[in-house]
Amino acid sequence: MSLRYAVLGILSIQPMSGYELKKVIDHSVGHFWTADQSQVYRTLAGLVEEGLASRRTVVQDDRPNLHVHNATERGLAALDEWLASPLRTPPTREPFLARLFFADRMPTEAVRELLESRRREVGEQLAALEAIAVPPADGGVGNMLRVATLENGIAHAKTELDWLATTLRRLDRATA
Amino acid sequence: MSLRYAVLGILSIQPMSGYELKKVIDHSVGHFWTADQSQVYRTLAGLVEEGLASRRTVVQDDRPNLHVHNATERGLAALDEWLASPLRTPPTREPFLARLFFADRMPTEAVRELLESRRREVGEQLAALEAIAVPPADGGVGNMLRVATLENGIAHAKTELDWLATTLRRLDRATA
DNA sequence: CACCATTATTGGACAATGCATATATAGGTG
DNA sequence: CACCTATATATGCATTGTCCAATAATGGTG
Repeated sequence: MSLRYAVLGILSIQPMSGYELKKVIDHSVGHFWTADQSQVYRTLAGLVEEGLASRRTVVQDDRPNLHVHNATERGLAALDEWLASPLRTPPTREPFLARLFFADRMPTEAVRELLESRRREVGEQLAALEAIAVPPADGGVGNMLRVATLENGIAHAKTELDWLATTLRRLDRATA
Repeated sequence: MSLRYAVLGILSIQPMSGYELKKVIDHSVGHFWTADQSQVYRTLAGLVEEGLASRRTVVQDDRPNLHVHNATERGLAALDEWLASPLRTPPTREPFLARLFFADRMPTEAVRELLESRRREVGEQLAALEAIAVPPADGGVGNMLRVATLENGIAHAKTELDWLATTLRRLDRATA
């Protein structure tokens, strides 16, 4: 549901093609929202159909044509409406915790391996987040907020790593 | 996908009806996995169809009949297989961050309200998690792991609250 | 007595997403 | 020349899950 608005939000900053949009999503909002390529195109098609975005074909003779999409007046209005609408957070889904909850059916070594593999995964995520270039602070609210979303991801990754370390320690103690 | 196995996991501990299962899910694994009532029944039906669970009808004359579900041998085997299978974490979806990312389209007061409303929400979540009774430590690995999943939620909630406090402070500074 | 909640299960409609695949062209590599 | 990668868009299909409503019996509240 939020993808529509994330797309609209990006288009409000800069008009672009589906192909380009997919890349921007991966690199700039990818840490809190992702989308499949087909989903990006479908979302764009939906926005155009509802008059929230317009499309303009740019003919390229060396490559397939570009469909550059632009947020319309109504699109921007819809975006603002969404921003002001009450926040309702969907329930958390944590497959890793779901597994851990029943993990004592496995030998302790396997439980340890589960925790270790999670540690590797989160470690990589953290590294990826920290590698994202932080734009120079320009004192603007927009800039600050975008940096904050990044730091949110970093903070949670660190929390997860801390928790993993503690849990691994407890596992050692429980099986000593 | 994990719901199948969460259900199987619960049934492996204790056989129960769909109605009961829904309540157990809400209270014991609800902090990392939730399911709609209809989804619970559909999942049970699917498990029975695949021979991973069996159902036994308990006739009740004062109420509708109960369908008590039990994990079968094959069900337990499937559960163990899932536990040992490689972990692949689905991408994060954070509608709140998606909103915050574009929130500078709104007046500062609205941004502050967005952060405050998130703070209230996470505060309530944290209170709910802390209210869940921690079973007395029995030295077992299973017990320790289940407490750990709870503490995972608590740790992340606290991290979120810290981050919110920092972000609100920055917002004040940026708009002073 | 009307209404509502609780217990208990089931089914239809439908939105969101992902995976696979198709189409078309250009440029680079072995 | 065969193959792969990048550019660029699009469609079909399956899965997962939510919302809504139906069915059915009982017990409590105003």
